[in-house]
Amino acid sequence: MIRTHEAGTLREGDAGTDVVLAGWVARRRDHGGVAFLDLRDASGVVQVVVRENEIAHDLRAEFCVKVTGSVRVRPEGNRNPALPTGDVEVDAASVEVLSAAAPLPFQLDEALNVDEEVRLKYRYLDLRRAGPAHALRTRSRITRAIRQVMEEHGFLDIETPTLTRSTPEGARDFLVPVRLQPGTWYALPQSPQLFKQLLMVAGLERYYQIARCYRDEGFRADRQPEFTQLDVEMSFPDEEDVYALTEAVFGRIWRDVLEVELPTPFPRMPYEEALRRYGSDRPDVRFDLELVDLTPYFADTPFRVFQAAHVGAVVMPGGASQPRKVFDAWQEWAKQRGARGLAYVTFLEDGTLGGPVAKNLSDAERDGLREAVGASVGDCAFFAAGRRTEALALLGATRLEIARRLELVDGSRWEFLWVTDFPMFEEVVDDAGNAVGWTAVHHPFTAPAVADEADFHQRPGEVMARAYDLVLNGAELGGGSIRIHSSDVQRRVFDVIGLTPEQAEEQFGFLLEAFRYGPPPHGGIAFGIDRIAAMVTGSESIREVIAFPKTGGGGDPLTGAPTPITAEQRREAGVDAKPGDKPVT
RNA sequence: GGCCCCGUAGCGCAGUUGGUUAGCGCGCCGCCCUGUCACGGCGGAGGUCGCGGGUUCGAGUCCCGUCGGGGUCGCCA
Repeated sequence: MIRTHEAGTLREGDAGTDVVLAGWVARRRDHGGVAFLDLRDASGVVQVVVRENEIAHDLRAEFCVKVTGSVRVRPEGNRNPALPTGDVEVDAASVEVLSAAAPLPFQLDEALNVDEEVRLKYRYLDLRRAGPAHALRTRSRITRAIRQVMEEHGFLDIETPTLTRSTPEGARDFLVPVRLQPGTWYALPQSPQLFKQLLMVAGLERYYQIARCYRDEGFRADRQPEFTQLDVEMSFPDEEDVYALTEAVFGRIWRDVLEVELPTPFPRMPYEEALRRYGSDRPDVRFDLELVDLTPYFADTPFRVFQAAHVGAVVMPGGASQPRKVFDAWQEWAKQRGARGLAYVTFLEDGTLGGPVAKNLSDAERDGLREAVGASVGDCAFFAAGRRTEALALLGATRLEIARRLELVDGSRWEFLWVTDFPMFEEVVDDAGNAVGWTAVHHPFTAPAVADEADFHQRPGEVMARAYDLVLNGAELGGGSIRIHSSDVQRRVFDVIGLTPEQAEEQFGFLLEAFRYGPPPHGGIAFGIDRIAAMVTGSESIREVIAFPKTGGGGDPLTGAPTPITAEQRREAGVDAKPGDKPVT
């Protein structure tokens, strides 16, 4: 072991002691015959003074060096705010180059903005910077806190396969050809969902895993093709058990990593209420601006646009003073979201209404409108009309955009929220807008509410599921449910969503078979670790908390993955093979 | 798959209604400076303007296509 001291831990009390440091030259400056090196290791930075120039003359930024010297209090003078190690420096007796560094592709100064693709191509250099490195250290502290709580609660860390069976439900699978069985393919798991349920059948009772999951869908700031989730399942639980465990986990993370005591239990809100008040199933409750339902108000309106299944509004405080140009930009914003537009009314100082919509309303509607939407003079109201879910979704997005523009969000707040009482099924609508069947809102193993168990299949549109999502500051951190353990209930769920017994057997036969042998009541939850880490570190993208993330195209600029494979590899892997072909040996 | 934005030296950027040899900062290389810490001074190297095509006397600039990146909608049971 070369290193006997850590640069970042040296303090004034260490003055006079001899030290050996190993690390990187973060920066070099020369003045006359003296070279000043900022030496960085994982613990921090300390300045090393090299008085004999010949032992330093070849050193450049990011050389890996071993320094022998003695600690001394720095003389009076300026202080470098980049050196947080206290007022000490190391007076070097010798400097040994352990390895040289080529000129860097980008400077590692924290202050400089470097294009993300360049940073990812040289991610090993990017991670030498304090900020990116800190994100990964924080992530490690998060998973440590998670494991501590799970172990304390008696959960077993059990790994499940990552070469598994493709099921056509859900997201697209990443597929892996199988050489020894030509024409057959593994799928990478979208989640360990079915395996964790089998572990409950196995009587393990309490399972958790920090599991890698894979989904071949479009990527975003908060979506990568592979991501990590905390996957949890337990036997004989009810919702309260899941909530309590979750609150223990997040309480520990926030306490250990952020030194914040989260109030528990977390508040709860039924899905229907979230939709009605915030236009979202993951409401950001750090600010108000609640939606207003004006459907009854406009029941007899002469304005054709408002003759709709649902009319709602959201108020923008002070919004009346926005110039016409800005209102036009709002229209564009709404159109980009697939809406036809965004109707608005301004409430002017003289008590009249402004905006192109106002003149389409009846006198009575105009007179009472400001009160009906809860606006003040000088505000404006945005309206959406149409199918209820679409109108509420547009208003919910408008609400967030208003808050963003008016900077209404208090970034220091942590507003956890359980969203509960999700509907069990939702209608599948074809392109023409016709209902053509039902699909499971959560997944088809989610149990219906106890009161609905007997007859849910006769009224699928009204039934609640025993599902729950955890929301933080308007972002979904995870979700789960109490599962079905009755083959009769399961059969009726499949029937509602139009899965024939043959199809169910084909896709999930192994699970249904297992459920013939005394499955316990069970349930669980899963959380996106990447998103949690991004929230805790204040990162804009989950890429910041992943060591080697991929770009939006699914590529890795560092390794160049994915790459074409050779004709020989194609042949061996059996990419083009048919079932029954002989394997390539 | 749709829409929006970006692509000029190693990095970050400027580049006017199309017009001489494409600039600036940082970094890099050389020399100078005995306590620097955004050190400073002098000198220097470094560019297929993402790629392809078109318009034009002339394209970094305008047009078409394409590739790459970012954001977003669809999608993500």
